[in-house]
Amino acid sequence: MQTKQLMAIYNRLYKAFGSRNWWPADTAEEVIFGAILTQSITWKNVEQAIAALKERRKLSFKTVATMDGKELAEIIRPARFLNQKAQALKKYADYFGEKYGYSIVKMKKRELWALREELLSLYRIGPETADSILLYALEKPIFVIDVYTKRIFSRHGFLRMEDSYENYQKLFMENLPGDVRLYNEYHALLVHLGSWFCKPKPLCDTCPLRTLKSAGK
DNA sequence: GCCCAGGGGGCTC
DNA sequence: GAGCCCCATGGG
Repeated sequence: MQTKQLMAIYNRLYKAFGSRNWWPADTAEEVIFGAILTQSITWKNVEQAIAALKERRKLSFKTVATMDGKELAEIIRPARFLNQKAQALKKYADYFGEKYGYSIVKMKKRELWALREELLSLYRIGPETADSILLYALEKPIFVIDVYTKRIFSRHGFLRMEDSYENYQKLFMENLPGDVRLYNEYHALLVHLGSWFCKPKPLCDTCPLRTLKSAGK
């Protein structure tokens, strides 16, 4: 039952917005930088921070590992919470170097849930950041939940806003096939919808989902 | 000047 | 486990 509803929403969003071509990055490493930097800020700020790193040729975890934390923080200043995010990038760089020799290929060989546990143990990598890295950088079949997903699916009656990350993730993963392409596109479409229509003050009168029946239940 | 953005950690009870 | 505060930039 919920499978049908979830696919109906997906199809409607895809029809309205088309493929989002996520994640907006040139390399897997750049995806991971972005996943950490985007915590609680808009993508425009992340773009500025990524551009500043690129300009200085610092967009590499091997480089970040040996950098001074203060210098790194200054470069990523537009990304807000700069000191915490600089430390998060450095901690990730240490882990990535020690455990995988800075090799995405090696890292991808590890099993999804074992990898997720590793990521969650790192400083300032919580469920959303870990899952973004797993799905968009390592191409593992895991569904990313964010505040937009919660807003959209609570307003349509699937779960409550205050329900846990895990419950939202189960809603998708237990009712959809474990398909990397589908999970990639679905989350990207939800972010697109969320950032235009499903703000705290929603624009429901022009939302592509406005004529859908509520999930009720 | 105000509000808010693609989180997560640390603390209290 | 819930409820709060902290972090501290930039765009609308």
